Amino acid sequence: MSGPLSDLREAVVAASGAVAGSAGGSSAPPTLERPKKAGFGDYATNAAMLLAPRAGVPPRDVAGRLADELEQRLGPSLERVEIAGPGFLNLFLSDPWYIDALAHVLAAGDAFGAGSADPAERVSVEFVSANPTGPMTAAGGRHAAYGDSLARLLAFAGHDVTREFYINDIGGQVRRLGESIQARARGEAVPEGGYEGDYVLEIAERIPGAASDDVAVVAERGVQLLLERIRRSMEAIGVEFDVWFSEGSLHAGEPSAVRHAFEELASRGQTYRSEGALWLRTSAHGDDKDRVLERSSGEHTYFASDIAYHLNKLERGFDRLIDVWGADHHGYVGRMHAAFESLGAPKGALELIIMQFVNLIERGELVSISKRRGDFVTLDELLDQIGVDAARFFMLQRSHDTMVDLDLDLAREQSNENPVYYVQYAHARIASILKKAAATRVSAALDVAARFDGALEPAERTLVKKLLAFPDELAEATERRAPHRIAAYALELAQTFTAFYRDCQVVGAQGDGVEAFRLALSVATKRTIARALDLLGVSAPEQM
RNA sequence: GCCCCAGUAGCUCAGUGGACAGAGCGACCGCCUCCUAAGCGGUAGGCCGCAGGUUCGACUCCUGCCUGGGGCACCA
Repeated sequence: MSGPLSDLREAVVAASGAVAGSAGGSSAPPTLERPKKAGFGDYATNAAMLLAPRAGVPPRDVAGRLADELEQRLGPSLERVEIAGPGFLNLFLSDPWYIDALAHVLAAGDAFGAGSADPAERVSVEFVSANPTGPMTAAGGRHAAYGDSLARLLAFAGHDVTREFYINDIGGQVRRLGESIQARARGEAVPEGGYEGDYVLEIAERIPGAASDDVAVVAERGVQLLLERIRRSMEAIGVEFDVWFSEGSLHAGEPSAVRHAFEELASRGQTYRSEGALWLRTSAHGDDKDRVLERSSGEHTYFASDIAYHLNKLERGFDRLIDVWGADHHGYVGRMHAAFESLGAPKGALELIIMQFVNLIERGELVSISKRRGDFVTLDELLDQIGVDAARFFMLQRSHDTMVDLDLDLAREQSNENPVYYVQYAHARIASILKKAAATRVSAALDVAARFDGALEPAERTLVKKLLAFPDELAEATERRAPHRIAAYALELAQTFTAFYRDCQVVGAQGDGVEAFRLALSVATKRTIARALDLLGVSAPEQM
């Protein structure tokens, strides 16, 4: 990838190489970062400090030689370079460099920041996968927002992404759901360990014969109805799954997918029988102990289904499987990785991402969430109260491995102060500026901005730098599966634009080419904000 | 007992080896003849849980401990 920043980085690396020369040996690549303090240059590098120990020379001496090299290599792009502190090189770039950098951003168009995937892979992202024994909870919304945003990031990077929802539509919990529905239909108390939420009664009323039919049939109908509801909730939060995968389907057909998986594992010598059950040697792959696949009763465990499911995904040709799981599944990670290896799959191709909990807060108190007791806030309620954009941004602001507290009253109260509106407002404000300038002037500006030869304001340089940071920010957010970094970036970009808006009149700006340059800068910012919001699944309104 | 996550400003959280640790909210003071005040400027507010270690340099890496949350099934 080429661009103003990678050119800079290359120059630093090349200069390092030249100075290192006979000293030989390579160390960690030098950093190129945007210093926090304005006085420390536009970009700073620690190259001299990395080189110093090898050369056996004080860092500041090395820095001096590096500075000379950089001045030669960068020519007029470099205004000046300073040696500071323990041996940092602070680079001050010239206005032509900034003008050229903006032209680069504009030329990249909608693809600005895209395509960091190397290599591009076929990736399956499985997330939410909520049990169809109740409505989507607000906590499920966090999984939805996270998984979907991660999928968007991966796709934008160039991967071929499939979003999957795994439906646990068989097993004890489904039977309990059926029993609970039937009990409600008969006007009886829900059995011990059953589902007590009001939705069970609603479901019961929608199933003709719920009171008398076979409980398995009632359960199946119940799952169907709840699944429809879950689909609608997913649509409401803007998540579209490519595949809804039924656990039950893994047990159908001859041989079933589960049987096929068992055979695959057996042929690899990974299973054995003991105490009447079929076991998998997960302890041979780092798990604490071996695990049961087929119970002594002849029934398959959930684990057996899951192995068959992952084998199925491998056989569909995915290079990488990403599962987003709740924190309560953490104990399951070791055995899943072990099973994956037992199938002969490459170790690193399975990523299990653990999402920390969403705590429900009521009147300042932590409420224990229980789907069984019907004690939860639904995703639909949350969306009704604060809307999709605020909900998604709220959920995506935090890293997936920190807990989130959700106080619905507070969320409603504070939704007006949700930072998402600040970002959207910046976008709408730019739209308003561009509208005022009229389309013809804007498109003309895009043509001539690269030839601007005036002096730039500090706010303009800061904004260009912020835009240039987007590709790296994106690549890091994608690689680290951390969409919350994009939320933070979007907010910072909006702030940076707002500072520019305050300091620099755009429409009607005085000076030759100044208005055109600022219009072009506004266009680039608007696109980048829209892109960042899109990757979060948040809308970018033209007006507010 | 073992495993995972967290502990940073009053609150909610960013910050995976660099210079003086940041944002939002909350508090206080000020700002609309001017491209959107859902905005802007300023002020106050920090033993980065504790103790060691590694490093030229540690909120960041390592070890131990403390606190909170979660997990350790022939449940799903």
